[in-house]
Amino acid sequence: MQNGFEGLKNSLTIGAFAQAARVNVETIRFYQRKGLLSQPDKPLGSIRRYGDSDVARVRFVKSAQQLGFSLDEIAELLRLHDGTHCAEARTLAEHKLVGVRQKLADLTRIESALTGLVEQCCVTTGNVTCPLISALHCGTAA
Amino acid sequence: MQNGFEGLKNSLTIGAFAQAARVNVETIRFYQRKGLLSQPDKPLGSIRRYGDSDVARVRFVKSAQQLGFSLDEIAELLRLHDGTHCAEARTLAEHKLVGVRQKLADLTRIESALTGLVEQCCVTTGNVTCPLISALHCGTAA
DNA sequence: GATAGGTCTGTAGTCAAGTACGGAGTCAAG
DNA sequence: CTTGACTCCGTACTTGACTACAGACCTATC
Repeated sequence: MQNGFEGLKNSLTIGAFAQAARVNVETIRFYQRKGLLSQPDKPLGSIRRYGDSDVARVRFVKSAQQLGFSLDEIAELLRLHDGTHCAEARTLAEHKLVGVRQKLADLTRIESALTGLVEQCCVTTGNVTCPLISALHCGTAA
Repeated sequence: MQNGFEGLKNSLTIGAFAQAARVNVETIRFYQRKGLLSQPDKPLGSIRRYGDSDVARVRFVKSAQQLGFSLDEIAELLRLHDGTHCAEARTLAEHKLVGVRQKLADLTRIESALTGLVEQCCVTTGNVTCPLISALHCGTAA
């Protein structure tokens, strides 16, 4: 619909694709079943090929997972990106943004708590309010 | 060893504790089995009681999970906090800090990508480099 | 043209993180 | 001193996210 030159770029077999994305082949198939990744239609009784954008998509999934997003949430993010319905996407993005900012705040608190721990490690003795635990206290109400 | 007044504070039964920490009772027991939470010894053939610090600990676990830490990693963080071995803790904290900062960077990129999406939603047409996916691109090499 | 190695499809197994449940014990109220 | 709600302990089930495998099919190489 949009790129007639895909034959040139989509040159990876599923094995090479998986390797490039640093995941298992089975993971690719799993993501396809989950709808996170579409199955390119295979050229007439042959083998499917994949391209760089597929690799990027998988890497996005893995990175987002590291940040605590579930596959379902990531699917939403990707649907956003695939931009089917604009108004809906916008609402969704705004919604996600709230969660992301919450995470940012929590992580920032953890970061300074850890920094604090590293710095004043061994200095304090039997303090009741640990910086690490109190770091997440504010994010706790909700 | 450190606080003779705990009887006053550790007043929660496991049910009340779970409610306060907004988790299932079974989750508490599960965390105890995993060593994330210690079982207070029960006063002579009776029932165990829990206090505010236990609640804080569980909330910390849940919040850290939201940020993509596994229970094993959280156990490490908590061991840090419990401060058994100082030099070791410091090293561990420094190590964690690297991961946390990586996450912060990734999240920040996602945040601005989402903000961008919300703002210029509908404006772009068929752009190849989606801000959302490219947001995590840099965090990808490792 | 056979054979080794990768693909395809479906189904089954694994691991982390819970969640549920059965049966015995405890406790507070009536 | 019994009844109902809760605790304790162990074991079993569930869910999310893979991971492995069986058996049939392509395909490049000798």
